[in-house]
Amino acid sequence: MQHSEEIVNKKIEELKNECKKRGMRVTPQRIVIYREVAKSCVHPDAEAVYESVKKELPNISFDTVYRTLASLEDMGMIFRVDNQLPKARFDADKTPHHHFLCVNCGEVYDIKLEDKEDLKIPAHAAEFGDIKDMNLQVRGICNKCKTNK
Amino acid sequence: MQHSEEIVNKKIEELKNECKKRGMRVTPQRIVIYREVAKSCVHPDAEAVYESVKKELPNISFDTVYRTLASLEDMGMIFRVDNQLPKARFDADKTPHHHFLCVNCGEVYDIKLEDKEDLKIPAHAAEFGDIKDMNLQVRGICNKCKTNK
DNA sequence: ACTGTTATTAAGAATAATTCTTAATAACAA
DNA sequence: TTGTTATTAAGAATTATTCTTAATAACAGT
Repeated sequence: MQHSEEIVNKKIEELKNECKKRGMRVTPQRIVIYREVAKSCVHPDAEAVYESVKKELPNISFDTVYRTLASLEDMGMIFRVDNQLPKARFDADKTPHHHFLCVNCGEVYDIKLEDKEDLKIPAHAAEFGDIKDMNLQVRGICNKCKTNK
Repeated sequence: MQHSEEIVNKKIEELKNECKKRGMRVTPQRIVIYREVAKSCVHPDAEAVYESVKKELPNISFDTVYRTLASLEDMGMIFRVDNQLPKARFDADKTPHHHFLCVNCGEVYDIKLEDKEDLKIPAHAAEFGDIKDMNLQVRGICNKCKTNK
């Protein structure tokens, strides 16, 4: 399943504004790469983004995908999902939520929060420096992997 | 600062027991590598472990460090710290705690929890599968990096 | 203690993910 | 339309990690 085109288009407008604000050029590569991450629900890795983007921009290079994902991250338009795997995975959802990581297949699922479940910053966290963000990782075996064993 | 020798020795006994229980051999490499992680407070990466271990076992190979860290992780004796960096970092502390990750220098700090601060599993988390563990990452700029700018 | 079995190791080659280098291209300001 | 310069494609290079192979050593059984 993918996020609706309406929501994705709104996010692309936001990207364009953010680019202009920062003096960055609005290139088709940037738009298409961001759209891939924004519309996907599976927190794709660089390779998955590359494969999808290639359908629209067949000459895209792997380097452009990596470079663009890094710059989108710098802009705060996407986030890297903390995982313990060699491949980085990306998420364009800025609203507070957590992740369920399957230790077997590496799949990442979004955990929606109940109203009262927003995380409190641990009392001792601020002792170490200025906090930028915070997120909770739940690790386990996903339902798909459970049945496939 | 490092963990006290007394605590570390206790952990090494636990490692030996765990090895025997699993039919794994108690080799000097395994002990020394585990001791490095157990006594360190900085969540060392494989390279840091390798450099320290080499002082005691000059012929140790990089591969042995990687292989041993992976097997210690399988045994549940150490954990990989989730980070967004290419180098994996390890932690031998099994008590519940969180991490402050500096996005600038990559340093990892332990966040001790107040008594009432234990994490609740998010209501929707279990929908995705069987939960193994859970941890909170706080990201920001550490004090050291703040002053060095 | 000795011996055989087999897990573990060292060494270095191989791999996988990512980043760098360079010259060409294209966004966009003027 | 043009010039400036950020961005790109291509492919080489790098970095962290894993694999392959033959040698070594832990330890169970004698």
